Amino acid sequence: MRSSLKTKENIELVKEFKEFIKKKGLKYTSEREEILKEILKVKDHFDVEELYMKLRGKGSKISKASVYRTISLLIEAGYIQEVYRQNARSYYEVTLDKIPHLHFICIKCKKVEEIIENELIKLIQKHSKQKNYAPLTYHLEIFGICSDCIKSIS
Amino acid sequence: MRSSLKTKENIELVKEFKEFIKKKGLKYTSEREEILKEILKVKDHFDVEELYMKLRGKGSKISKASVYRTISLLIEAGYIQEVYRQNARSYYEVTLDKIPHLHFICIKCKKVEEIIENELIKLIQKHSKQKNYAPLTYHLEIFGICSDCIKSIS
DNA sequence: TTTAATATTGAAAATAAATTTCAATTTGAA
DNA sequence: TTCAAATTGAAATTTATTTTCAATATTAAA
Ligand SMILES: [Mn+2]
Ligand SMILES: [Mn+2]
Ligand SMILES: [Zn+2]
Ligand SMILES: [Zn+2]
Repeated sequence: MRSSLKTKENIELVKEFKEFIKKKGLKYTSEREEILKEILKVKDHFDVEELYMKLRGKGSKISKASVYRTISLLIEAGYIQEVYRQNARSYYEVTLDKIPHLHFICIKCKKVEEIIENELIKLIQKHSKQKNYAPLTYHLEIFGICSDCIKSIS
Repeated sequence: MRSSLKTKENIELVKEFKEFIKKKGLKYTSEREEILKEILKVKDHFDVEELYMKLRGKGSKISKASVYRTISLLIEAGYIQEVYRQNARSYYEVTLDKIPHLHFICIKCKKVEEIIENELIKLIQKHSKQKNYAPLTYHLEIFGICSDCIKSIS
């Protein structure tokens, strides 16, 4: 898992991605760079369609196939993670320096809230160590009804 | 979340499912009963294909569409849950009286291990309460490399 | 038990996200 | 510059799941 990249400038992250690509014997293309830069602008969760439409809105000619292909590379490089699914669609999030992905998902309004809970994270890590797992990442999804939706029900 | 149904006989669970169906104004069919009975035999995780093939192996003529339809009802009734996905396919598990679904998933061999960790479960519940969530269920997935795969790498 | 309204079924078609194919283009080491 | 190899966009394909629909089964009422 990547860590402490919060303060890194995007320009440096782009350079690192180029190195990652080169190290794999692949070719560094303008499409790959453009997609990474666009992803680094996204604050929260995104899906392929959203990202693709943002690129198109800027006049980019990048294909959806390339978006899918670059997302795979960015996951491998540790820049993003698939964090949940909704309506048969994958959602991603930039994971640079962020603590792992704990989400509360409302089954009524489909809202997804981040959970920040260090105690939970420590316990997960402790458990993994005990069981001899080498954890790379982990997801916790709590499904339920959010406080807004509880109000509108009662 | 259902609880303490561990000791219930299958025959009683089947009766409860019939009541659930009736209460919804639906019709109780032999297909629905047959699918529930087959699911109650499964010890671990299963997917639709697996379940469908088991039924076919017994000479059943139930269609895959009905398997999908009944699974939706059983989720709604609280008998099963979708516990994870692999290769774009949903996996389910009987959830009667079981503690929530915490899984370690090996990214090399794709093995899925159950995690039994009461401390974790308590902490998740405590957090939900604090945040005013009404949790219905939750999933924790730790992705990493299992102890077997670590050996074969080094 | 018969009736009739309505839900359910199996089979086939549809859906849609993700992946693959392939010819044209781009990249980058020599 | 050269050129083998990787990448691209567009279209085709894949595949789990959902939907459609005519035939059939269920169930409550007559
Ligand atoms: Mn998140
Ligand atoms: Mn499980
Ligand atoms: Zn809500
Ligand atoms: Zn493994």
